Amino acid sequence: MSQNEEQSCLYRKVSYYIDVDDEDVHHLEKLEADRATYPARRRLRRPGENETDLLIVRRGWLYSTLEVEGSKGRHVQGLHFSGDIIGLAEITLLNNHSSLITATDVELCRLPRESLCELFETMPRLAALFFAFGAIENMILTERLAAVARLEADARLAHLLLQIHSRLRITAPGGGMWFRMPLSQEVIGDAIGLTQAYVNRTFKALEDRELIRRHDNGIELIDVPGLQDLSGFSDRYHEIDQSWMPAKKVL
Amino acid sequence: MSQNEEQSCLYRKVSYYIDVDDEDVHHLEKLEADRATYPARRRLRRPGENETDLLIVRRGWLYSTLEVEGSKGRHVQGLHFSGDIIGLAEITLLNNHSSLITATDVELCRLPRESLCELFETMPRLAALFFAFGAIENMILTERLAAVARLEADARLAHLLLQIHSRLRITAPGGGMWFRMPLSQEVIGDAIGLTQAYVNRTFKALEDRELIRRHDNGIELIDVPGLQDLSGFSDRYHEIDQSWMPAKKVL
DNA sequence: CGCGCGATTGAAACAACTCAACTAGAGTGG
DNA sequence: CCACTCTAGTTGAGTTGTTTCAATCGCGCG
Repeated sequence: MSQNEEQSCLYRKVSYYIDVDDEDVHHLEKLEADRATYPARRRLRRPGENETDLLIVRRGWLYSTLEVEGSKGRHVQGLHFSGDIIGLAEITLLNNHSSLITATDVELCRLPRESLCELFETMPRLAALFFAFGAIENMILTERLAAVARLEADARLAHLLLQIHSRLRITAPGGGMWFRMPLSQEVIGDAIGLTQAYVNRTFKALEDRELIRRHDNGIELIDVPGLQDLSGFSDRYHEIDQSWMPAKKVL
Repeated sequence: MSQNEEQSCLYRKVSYYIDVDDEDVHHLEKLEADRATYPARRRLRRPGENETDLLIVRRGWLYSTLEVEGSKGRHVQGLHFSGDIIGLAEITLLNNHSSLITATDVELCRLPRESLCELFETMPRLAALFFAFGAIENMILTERLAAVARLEADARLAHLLLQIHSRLRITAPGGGMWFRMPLSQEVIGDAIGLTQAYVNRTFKALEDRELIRRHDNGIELIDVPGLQDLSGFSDRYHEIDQSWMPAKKVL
């Protein structure tokens, strides 16, 4: 534990998963040194830019989009909350190919690529954890892909809501069944492959069935078992196997 | 270079991306030590099992599936070819939750989790490369998600075919426009979110438009620009940025 | 030869889309 | 404090892409 607990959301996330000692805490704080805030509804990155440093979300929501040529519109490929690391998937690219957009006011920490190099060379345990974060992102994508490919609209939306709720609880544990939802129906549709109009109808259908309720710019999950039953969602981000990770240094 | 080049497909893949020296080659060969072959159409892993070691594909095709509850059927979440590393995404799980099925006869190398630990502790450069492989897998998923969420059947299928062709060329460079396709239409449908019957119609439609041709149990890409135009696919797996990776040791 | 699996094709049903009009609410300026 | 604007959400009617279900075909294999 450290008195800086509430200052570092990466710490909150890391400590959610593994035991951290004071030395780790020290490293984590260094990684979150370069901070900045941005207002809502700003495009922070565009395709083709050379901005490929990692970003750690301290506060707020962002989403990244991919323009889909050969058809109308775009696709929302990822949602990013407090504690998330943005850019792991694009680390192999010279230029990023997606856009990054703030949904709310956000606070971000820039993590230069060189820091990642340092991580691998001198902190294998934390490097392995970053590797694990990449793997978790992968699982999230895999689940969304299965949901979009195989579920109907109501189940897809239910899946998304459960996934968001589950992910939010990692850095804000103990919260209730309500969460703020700063994404427009259009953005939600772009994330799960529906049109805005149909997202609306589907929200209404879930409300009519008393599975969720919408109020105060957010979503309240009323019947979680019902939503799970509908969507087949089960929570897999809440525990990770550390057996393969380099051990903590023995004193 | 090494005289073992043709013996190690992980080497082929790694050397496709980064410069490897003799020491690296030595390590890679050790990783591929534990080999085994399996016949086609075998389920090698099931959900809930404790088989979570990494597998490196030396030869053949496999695919992994996720049972989608709350609805009919399953989803094919990934295709695995020669040179691929299976299991990176599930490294954080105590039990795997997907099935792994051979599409053809395959030859695999088992890579125990402990080796991964060793990789992080003593070979940061290779560890970073494994990290990069995870990131590439992530990009592949992201693209498939965008395709499934936003494209129509013909474009989705075109996207899948281009993606497969592009990935196959990494370990089998210089090949032509034809490749063997050992997946049934049902499996293809499960991968891109279509029914078997509609996959068939869509294949026919692509053939009628002279974009592809089907023969000899495989696919020939006739009009690649046309397919790219239709699907918006562009190849992003063929170059990786190494600037953030630990440097080779200086002699 | 006959079995069985996968591919092909047809017809009817339906989920989701398109397009368009309308409403609600939040913010702005006079 | 009201009128104006703008964005996001709501709703309806008609259309279409995809599914469903079923029947048929083709082919490799025992």
